[in-house]
Amino acid sequence: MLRAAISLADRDGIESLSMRNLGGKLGVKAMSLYNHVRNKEDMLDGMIDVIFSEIDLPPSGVDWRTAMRQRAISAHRVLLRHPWANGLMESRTSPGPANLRHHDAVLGSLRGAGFSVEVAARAYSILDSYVYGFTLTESTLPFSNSEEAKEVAGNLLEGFRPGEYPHLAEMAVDRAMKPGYSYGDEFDYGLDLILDGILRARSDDTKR
Amino acid sequence: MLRAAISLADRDGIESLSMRNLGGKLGVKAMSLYNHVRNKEDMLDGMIDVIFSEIDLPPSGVDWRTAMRQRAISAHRVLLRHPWANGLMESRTSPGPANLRHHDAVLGSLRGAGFSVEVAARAYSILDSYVYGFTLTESTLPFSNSEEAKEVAGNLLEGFRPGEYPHLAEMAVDRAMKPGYSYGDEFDYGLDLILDGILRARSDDTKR
DNA sequence: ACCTGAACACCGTTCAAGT
DNA sequence: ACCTGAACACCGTTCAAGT
Repeated sequence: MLRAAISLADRDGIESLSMRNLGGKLGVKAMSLYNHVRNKEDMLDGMIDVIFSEIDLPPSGVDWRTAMRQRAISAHRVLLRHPWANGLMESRTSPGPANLRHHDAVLGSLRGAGFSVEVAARAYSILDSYVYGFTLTESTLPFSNSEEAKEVAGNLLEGFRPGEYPHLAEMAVDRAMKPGYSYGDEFDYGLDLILDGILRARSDDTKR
Repeated sequence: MLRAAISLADRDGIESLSMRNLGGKLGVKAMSLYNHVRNKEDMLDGMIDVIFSEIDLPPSGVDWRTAMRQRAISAHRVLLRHPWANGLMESRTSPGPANLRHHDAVLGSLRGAGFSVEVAARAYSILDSYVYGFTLTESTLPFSNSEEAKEVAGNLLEGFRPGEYPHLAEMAVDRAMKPGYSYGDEFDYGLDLILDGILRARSDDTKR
């Protein structure tokens, strides 16, 4: 049932995931679903925990930077596959086992690499903020490839008075509308910049 | 009308902002609202543009780092005031004038400080990802001060088998439950780490 | 130019009744 | 243990009719 709900949300968006709708997909009336979950909120809790289980845990046996990098890339990929989940991942009042397990493993990976509790917490917070924020923008952007960007940006630019938004125009022409441009490709750049920062924060901390 | 809709969303959450509800607050039936907006989506477009107008533009006459820092802090504060807006800021297919103006000013501030188009775009993307992602977690966290954290974390910990999530437990006891702890206070730390990274990226770029 | 009643096609959820 | 019809209190939106 959670599986069916997730694939429905993936295909049609979270706004068309209704109990009646989901019942229809499962060949059952909406009210039957209440035999399996307390209410819709409860069902969302379950769905989010499945999403957490899809994200790779940080691998062991590699340095912390590689482990954090791989985990962030995996989280990014999973969230792109389930964009509706993005805003819900950290808002569960009753987090499920996969959620807890995931957070415990990431913190454990950092602590095991010699991070203090304080710096581990901060590093995790920055990394996750970046992953969630980047993916949020990426998956709600009104275009996803340079073709669509050209279309959208072109229409916008036509409506501008000349020189009204010069820097936006420059950005559109020089980057977004260039063939082969994809906003998603920029993910790694920011991730590495942040990992560099964390490396530095860690040295400062252990030297102290 | 946009004002009324915003204050309703601020108070009761976006999920209780209905046309009937908003009509009620304005002493009018729901259908009357359609004389002022095409539909609810159109109204949300307008609301988001008001939110953009509340964020300070990067100040001029200061170095880029101070300007970016102040702008990010202002955006963070505004998004905390209107948490429902967070996920909608970058998803408007038809961005309003305040939205365009804001993005143009930020890019202009960076370009004026000597950033290349490429590095300006990346810097802006990382900063905004961080602001949106951090605020998303912050405002959906099931607790906001150390008292509530103690409550929530305490309840969670009781449900664990001993040693099941050791690093989560450590984090809860050593940080979240400590008096005076507030997740929101961590915002500046990550912001400065990212600004350091951008400073370094900029030097590499101009040296090239 | 603005407002409204009636209507349509939807929601989540409860409850008593069925197998 | 699971399913369902009927019902309740809601949605967004259209449209013809009113001032």
